[in-house]
Amino acid sequence: MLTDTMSRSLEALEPDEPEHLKFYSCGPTVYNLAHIGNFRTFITADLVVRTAEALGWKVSYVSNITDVGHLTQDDVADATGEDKMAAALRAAGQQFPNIWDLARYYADAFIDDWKRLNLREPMVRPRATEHMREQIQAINQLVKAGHAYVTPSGVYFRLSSFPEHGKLSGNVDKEQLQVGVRDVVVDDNKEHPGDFALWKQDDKHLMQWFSPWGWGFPGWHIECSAMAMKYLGDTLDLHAGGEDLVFPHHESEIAQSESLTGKPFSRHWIHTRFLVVDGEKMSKSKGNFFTVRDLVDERGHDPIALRFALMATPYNKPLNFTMQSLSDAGKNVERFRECRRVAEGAVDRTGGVEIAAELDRLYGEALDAMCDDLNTSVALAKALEGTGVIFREQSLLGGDSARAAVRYLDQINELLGICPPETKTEQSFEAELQVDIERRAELKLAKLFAEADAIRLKWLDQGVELRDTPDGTVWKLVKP
RNA sequence: GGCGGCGUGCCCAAGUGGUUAAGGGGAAGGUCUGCAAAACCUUUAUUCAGCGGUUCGAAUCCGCUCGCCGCCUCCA
Repeated sequence: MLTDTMSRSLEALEPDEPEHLKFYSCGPTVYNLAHIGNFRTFITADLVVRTAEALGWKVSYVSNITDVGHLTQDDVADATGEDKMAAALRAAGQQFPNIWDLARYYADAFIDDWKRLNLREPMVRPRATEHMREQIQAINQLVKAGHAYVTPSGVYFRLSSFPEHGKLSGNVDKEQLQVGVRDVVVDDNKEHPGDFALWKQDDKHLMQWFSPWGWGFPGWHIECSAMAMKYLGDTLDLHAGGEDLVFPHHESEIAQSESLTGKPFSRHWIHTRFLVVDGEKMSKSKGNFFTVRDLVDERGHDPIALRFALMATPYNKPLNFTMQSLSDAGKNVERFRECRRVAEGAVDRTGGVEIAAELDRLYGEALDAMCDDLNTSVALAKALEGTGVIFREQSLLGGDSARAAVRYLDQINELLGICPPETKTEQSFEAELQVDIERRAELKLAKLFAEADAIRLKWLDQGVELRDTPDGTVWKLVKP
């Protein structure tokens, strides 16, 4: 069950082919580092995939990268029409020799952040620049069918040829749109001010391709239509994106694709609500604008904690991100880690209490919550309840229950991506640390506690916390 | 002007007609420990922005008021 943007109600997600989800999620434009709001949307897509997989479905997951700069004013090619990628290149002129390098750099950074947030890899991650032929063909067909017209400044989609335009956003009253707050610059070549560009000609544009309409570049909307249909067919089961894409982007994709095929473009639509920071929209001028790098590399937060914080509120409600919510999430993620240590430490024991049934029940409830319109709040609560069960019985866990606990954590991680197994990387200081741990144990036996505490403090200063447990002293890395 | 959302404890937040209003964080007390840390136990909303209405029964439905927020042709 998902909230469908088209009908504005909760609908069962029914793939055309049973148990095979064809899913397209709109990716970022790579003129800059993606921020945490972008990633909230991509996490939503990730959770759709994970939930479908948990139900045993096959998922054909496509998420694009927009690496073509588009005009700031989509429908006009005048002096103000410098696109964002060109502007970014100008701002970072020394860093990148040309716009292609800039796009490649930010696309790589994006994929890097994507992995750190434990997001599933799509089946294909198509790039707009690598699908020029498909886009030109689509435009050509639209022109031939009379849905688009050629002008000296480019090719426009003829809105009047697609009366259903506006069915997704509810922006059906074209007159009301005209009194919108933002100035819409009118190109005299357009038949109707709402017609949108499929192909633009502009000598100043830094990326140019040859087409039947001369040198130019594609409009913003056509890439998604062309790439989605190439990889997933004429009708998708689900199309996702941020709430700002409802209009005009997805509205235009529908117009293009359905004019082309005469078939519904997507059976379902979901849109992730915006993230706000401290109750306000993120913006660079307010100083509340965060990228993954800002929080993880500079402030030392755990990327998994960031993921947790970004999914704490269901996708269909605005998420209020705060530093407090991030550190709350960090505590929870740490709890999962600790829980895994406890469970893994008990797998060799014999006997013990039975908790597998209760964990199975909780996992089932978490999955149910995800099936109920991706209710991540409830799913996370159920996941956390499971750690309570494991911790409560930790001293009585037998091997069977411990293995059930590990399996539970693995299942929760598959579904929610919040408790990945620790990747044990050998630390350079481990030999030295081991010596100190043994020395400290001797000191403790001799009741020389001041010296023992000094060792613990010494390591804490270096970001290593020592903890005494019934099974001996363990250590973990902490924020310095 | 058009379209849409939200207001639940100190903070985040679930719950959309019916047993005790999930869960997390924080705070307080306790257990364990040489001390820490972690974990565990207990406590922390007779009340859901306000006012009226419908109902045997409302945080949940309806109306009004107040407050906050998003989109409306660059934006996840």
